[in-house]
Amino acid sequence: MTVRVRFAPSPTGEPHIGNIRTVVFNWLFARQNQGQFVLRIEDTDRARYVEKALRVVTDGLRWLGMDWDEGPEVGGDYGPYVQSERLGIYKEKAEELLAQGRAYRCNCSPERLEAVREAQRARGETPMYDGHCRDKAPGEVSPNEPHVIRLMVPREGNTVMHDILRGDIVFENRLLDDQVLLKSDGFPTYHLAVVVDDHMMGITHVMRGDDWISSEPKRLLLYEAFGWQSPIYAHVPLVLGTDGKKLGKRHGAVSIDEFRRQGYLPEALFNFLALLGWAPGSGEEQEIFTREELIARFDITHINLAPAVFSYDKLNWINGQYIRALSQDELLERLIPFWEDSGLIPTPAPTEIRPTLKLLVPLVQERLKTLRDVVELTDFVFCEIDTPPIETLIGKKMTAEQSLDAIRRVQALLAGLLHFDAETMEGPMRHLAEELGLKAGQLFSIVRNAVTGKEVSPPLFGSIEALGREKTLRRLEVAEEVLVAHLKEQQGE
RNA sequence: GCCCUCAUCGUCUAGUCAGGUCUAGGACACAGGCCUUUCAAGCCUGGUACAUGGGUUCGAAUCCCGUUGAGGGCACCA
Repeated sequence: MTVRVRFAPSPTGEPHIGNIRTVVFNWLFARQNQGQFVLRIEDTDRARYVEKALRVVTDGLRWLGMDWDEGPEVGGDYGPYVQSERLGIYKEKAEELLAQGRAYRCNCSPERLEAVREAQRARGETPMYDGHCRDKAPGEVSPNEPHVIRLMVPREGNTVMHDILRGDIVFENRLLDDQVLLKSDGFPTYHLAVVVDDHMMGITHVMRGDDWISSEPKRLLLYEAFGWQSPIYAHVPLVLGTDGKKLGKRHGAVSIDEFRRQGYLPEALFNFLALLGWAPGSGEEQEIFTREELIARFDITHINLAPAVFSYDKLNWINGQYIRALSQDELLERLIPFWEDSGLIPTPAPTEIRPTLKLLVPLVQERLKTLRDVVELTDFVFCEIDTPPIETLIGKKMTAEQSLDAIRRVQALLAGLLHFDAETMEGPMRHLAEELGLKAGQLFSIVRNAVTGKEVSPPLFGSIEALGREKTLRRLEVAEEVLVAHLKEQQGE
């Protein structure tokens, strides 16, 4: 049996990262079994339809490196893969059930249904359809008046769902609603559409969030009514935010595109998601896995059943690991869009600026948690810095005079350097510190503040090299002026 | 309210199905240290967990029952 799984999002907005984690499981399962991964769009809710949502989904999947074998943009033998293009099929299937007496027409108004539910809630009962139209004669509700088609759920007996992770789950039929199958606008509900499509598209395994467990018996009853075999189920736990609630916007980034914009590498995010609720087990202590390793080692039966909290800390760490593993050339290419988007450099990056960027890459590589961090780390190279406050220009355990002298000596040293590069300046700079009776840190700290305007920066000499001689000397001059002004003020007092 | 699911460090998890090798292992985060021009990175060290009460058993994180807690569902939403 060829494994066929699907991801069936509804185009109602940006795909949620928690759902994407479940997609990762599906995709890995398909790939490790040489099966097919199908993308199907469940756009049966016209009220919530968002036009651009499909593109957001396909872009996101592609960015994460999850390709689909059938679906929008790629086609396939079981199409169409968009439910709104399959309306005729659902109608026909619903009518089949009608003819068999397994479904019935219902013309109850939304107002009446709401009133019924309200009364049930008031009595502390589970709100559900009261079966008002269930016993009407077949012709009593005309096909020509506004109505829905409901499934006639048995009032007795149990429906059992077998889940490969949880075993058998038993539901009492009497607690099940007479589910609407076809809405009055002619669109199917999720329940009808998903059963019809999963069957007709030959889906063998359904892996999805456990929020679908409670409604699965309704669909199982549908499979039974149609005389079809249901797929194999695996309900995986939901992803929670740090407060233990279902992951949402207030927890931080939740859509794939947000993660991209924040500077996460797709391969790092993919690695992280695969490990959210799943682990290789058997004492395995590896955390970083290539896509191929994940495909080979993923085990659907080892999915942890407890809901997992999305940890941005762990994601940051994994992202840092991947960034450090990149070649410098590769990292440069990935960094350029972030420099561009920040406005630090023009878009597209001019070729004359590339040597500078290339110089910065090794300086930032082990300091980045996300690609976007490069902006804050290197902005001093591209824009003017604020005049450094006097406190930052006086070294630890140093007087203003000593600091001024040090700055002037550094100016002279750098101005006279034959080659203006980190390697050339390091030796002489260390010598200078010694000569002045300073610890290296004392001297470098005031130079760092003068040149980068920051207390904390990438390695000093590399930063100076990237900045260039002219700008460096100019900034040292400014520092000199600040110190001179300070001394004058002191003497005046 | 009713129904379903779940329960190991703060977090992700290994171990649970085939009870002893678990005074519970790893990772992230945190704390301390080393390295060091700052910050990182790297290395070393440390603290922190089997929700709870009963069983079963020579022996339970592992099996059973209750309790508690958490999550989810109860639409002409998916």
